[in-house]
Amino acid sequence: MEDSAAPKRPVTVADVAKAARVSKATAARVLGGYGVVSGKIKDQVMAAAAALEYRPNELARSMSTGRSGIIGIVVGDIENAFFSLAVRGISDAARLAGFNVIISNSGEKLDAEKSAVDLLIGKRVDGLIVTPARCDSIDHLRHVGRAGMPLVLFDRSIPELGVDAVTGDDREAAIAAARFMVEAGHRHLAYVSAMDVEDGGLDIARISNSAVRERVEGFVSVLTEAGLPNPLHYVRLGATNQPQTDAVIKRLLSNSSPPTAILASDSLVGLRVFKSLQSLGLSIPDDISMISFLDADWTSVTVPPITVVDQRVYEMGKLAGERLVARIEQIPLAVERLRVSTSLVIRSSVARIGGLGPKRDVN
Amino acid sequence: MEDSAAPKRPVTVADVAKAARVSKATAARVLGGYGVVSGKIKDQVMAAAAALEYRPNELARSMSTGRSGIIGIVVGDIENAFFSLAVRGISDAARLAGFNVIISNSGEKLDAEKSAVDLLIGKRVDGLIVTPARCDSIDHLRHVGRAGMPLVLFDRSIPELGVDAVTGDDREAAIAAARFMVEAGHRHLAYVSAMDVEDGGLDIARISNSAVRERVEGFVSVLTEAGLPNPLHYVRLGATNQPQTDAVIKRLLSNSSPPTAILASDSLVGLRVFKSLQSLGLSIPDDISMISFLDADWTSVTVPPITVVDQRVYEMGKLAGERLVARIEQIPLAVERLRVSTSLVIRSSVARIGGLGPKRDVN
DNA sequence: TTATGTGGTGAGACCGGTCTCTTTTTGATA
DNA sequence: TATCAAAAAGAGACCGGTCTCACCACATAA
Repeated sequence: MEDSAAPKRPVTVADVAKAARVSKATAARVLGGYGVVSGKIKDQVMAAAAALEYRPNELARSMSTGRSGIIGIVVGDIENAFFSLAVRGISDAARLAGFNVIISNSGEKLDAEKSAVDLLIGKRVDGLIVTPARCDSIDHLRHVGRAGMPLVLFDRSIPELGVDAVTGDDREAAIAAARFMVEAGHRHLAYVSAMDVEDGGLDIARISNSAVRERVEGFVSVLTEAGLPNPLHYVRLGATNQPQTDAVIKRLLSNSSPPTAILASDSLVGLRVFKSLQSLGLSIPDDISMISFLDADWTSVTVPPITVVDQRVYEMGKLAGERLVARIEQIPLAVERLRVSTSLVIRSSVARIGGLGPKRDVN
Repeated sequence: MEDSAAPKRPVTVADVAKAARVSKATAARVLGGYGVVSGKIKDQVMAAAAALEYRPNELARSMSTGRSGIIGIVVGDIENAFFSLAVRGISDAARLAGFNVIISNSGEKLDAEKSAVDLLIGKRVDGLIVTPARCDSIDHLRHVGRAGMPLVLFDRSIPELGVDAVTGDDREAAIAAARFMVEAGHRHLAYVSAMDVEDGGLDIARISNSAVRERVEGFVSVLTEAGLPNPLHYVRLGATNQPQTDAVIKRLLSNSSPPTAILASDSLVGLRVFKSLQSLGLSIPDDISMISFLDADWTSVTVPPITVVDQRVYEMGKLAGERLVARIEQIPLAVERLRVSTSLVIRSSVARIGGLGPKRDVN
C-alpha cells in the first residue's frame, strides 16, 4: 500500500496550464469558471485538469476574491440539544446559499468567546453568528462590524450593538407558562435557570443574558399581576449541573411555604430538575408541577410527559442563517430583532390545585 | 450609529510597518512571532499594531505556511446526540492542540459526503475526520490521502483504506446486550437499526456500514450459539423515522411468534421504538423488553429506565481528534483501529422470563 | 482601403502573509 | 582605531489563485 506514500505537491493551475499547453490565465479562466474561453481550449484544459486530479486551492481563491464562502458560528455548547438543532438550521440555510460553516464552542465562557470571534475574523469568514455569553461585554463583537463583517446574534439580543438578532419571544413564552400555572391554581412558583451568576444578589436588570432576563421579567410580571407577593423570591440561577441543581431544589423545597410549580429555563435544566425531584421521591404533578423550556426528546417519554414551551429552534437557526446570508449579499435591510414565536405544549406535568377558580386566601 | 459604516480595508502588516517606520519584513517578524527583532523595535511595532487594531489574515498566513490550523469533520447528523457528543470530544482535543474545527453534515448521504470531503480538501484543512456513510464507496476518501492529508475514520472502519479508525467495540457490545437478553430467558430477539437499505433482501456481509454490520454479526452469533433458529429473522433495518419505525415494530409484532425483546441500534432508534411500543399500549418490560445503544439522556428518565449499551462517545471523539493531531504532526504510528470499549448499563427494561434457567422447549 | 469593434489569449500585478537572502548596524576584541 | 562576527533590519521572491490590461486576429462597417 504505497498509494498514500507520495505526499507530492498539490496540482496548481500552472501545472494544468502547462499540461494543456495554454497560459496560466486561460487555464485559470476555465478552472475558475469566469471570463471567456473557446470550447476547444476549455475541453483541453478540463481534460488536463482531470488527468492531473486538479483541486482548486480555496485558500488562494479566497485570498484574491476576498470571500471565503464560510460563515462562522460561535455557540454556547454544541452538546446542548438547543444549540445542535440551531446549528443544523444555520447549516442548512448556509448550504442552500452556497456557504459552509465553521463552528466554535464558547462553553458560555466570555474568554473563549472572545478568542473564537477573533480567530474567525482572522480566518476571514464572510459573516458571523454568535450566541453572546454576556450582553454587557461587547467590545469583541464591535470588532466584527469594524472588520467589515456582518454579524447576527442568536438567542440573545444586544440593542446597543445595532445588529440583527434572532431570538425566541422569551418574555411572552415565560408569561404563557407562568400564567398557565397560575391559572391551574398555583400560588408559589419557582423559576430555575442555569445562568452562572457571581454574587448571590439577584437584580433582574443586571442579568447579563437577555433571554434569561426577559424570561424572568415575564415570569415575575405574571406573579405581580396575579397579586402574588414577593415574585422574585423563588427565582433561582446557577443550576449548572446535577449536584448544583439538587442543592437548588432542596433549598427551594425546604422553604416554609415551598413552591408547588417549577419553570425550568432550558431542557438541560429541566432534565436535572426532573431527576432531582425524582430522587427526592416526589411525584409529578401530584407533589409538584413543572414546565420546561424546549421540546426536547426526553420530555415526551417521561411519566408524566412534561408540559413544555416549544421553541422552534431549527427555524430560529435557519432564520439566523438566512439573515446573515442576506447581509453578506448586501441586501438592504433594516437592522431588526427577529422573534420566533413559541407555543405551550400542554402535557401532564402541571396539576390543577385548589379548585377551579383562583384561590384568594393564599399569600 | 455609524460605527459600522466604514467597511474600510483591513489593516495589513504593510500598514503596521509603515506606521511603525520599519520594513514590512520586520513588522511581519514581530507580528508573526518568528525570527529575531530587538526589544525596542518590537514594542514600536506592537504599539502601532494595537493602535491600528491589526488582525492577522489567517488566510494569507495559511497560504504561505501551508498549514491552516483547521481540522475538518464530516458527520452524519449533528442533531444526533451521538455525533454532537463526538464533535465535542474532537473539538476539545483539537483546541488543546491549537487546531480549530470545521464541521460538515452529510446527512448520511454519500453525495453530500463526497462534496463535503472535496470542499474540505479545497480549504486545505490540515486533516480530516469522517464518518463514512458507506464502506463500499471510498474513492473520495482515497483522494484525501492522495492530497497528502491525514484522515481518521470515525465510528466505522474501512480496512482497505489503510487509515486509522476509531470505533466502539460494536461486535462485543451487541454480544453483551444480546447475551443479557438471552440469559434473561428471551428466545425471540429482534434487532432494529436506522440504516437505510435499498433492497429488501438482507445479507449481513453486504451491510455497507461496518458498525451496523458488526453489531448484527455479534447479535446473530449469540442467537446461533444459543441454538436459536433463524437468527436473522428479526433483524430489521430502515427505522429512519417515526412512521417507518412504527411500521417496522408493527410488522415485527404481527409475527406468529413475535419477539419478546428488541435491541435498538442507536438512541434515536431506541427512542422511536420506545414511542412505538408506548403508542401500541405495550408495557416495558412486562409485554416486551428492550435495550438501546447509547446512554442518551432520555433513557434514564423513562418508566422503566432503559438498559443501554453505554458507548463512551466523547472519549471516542477525543481519541479521534488526538490521533489526527498526531498524524498531522507526523508522529510515526502504525495504522490501527482504535476500539473504545462499551459497557452494559443495566436498568429495568429487560424482563426475566420463563424462570431462571433457559427454557428448552421454545423454538 | 482604413477604421472600428470583438472574441480569444497571454503577461503580469495583486491579495497578505512567510521566509530566504542580502545589507547594515552593532559591539566585542585585537 | 581597525577588524570581524553576530545581530538586526531590509528587499524581494513566493504561495495559488483572480483579474486587469495589452495584444492579436479576424469580421464588419464606412
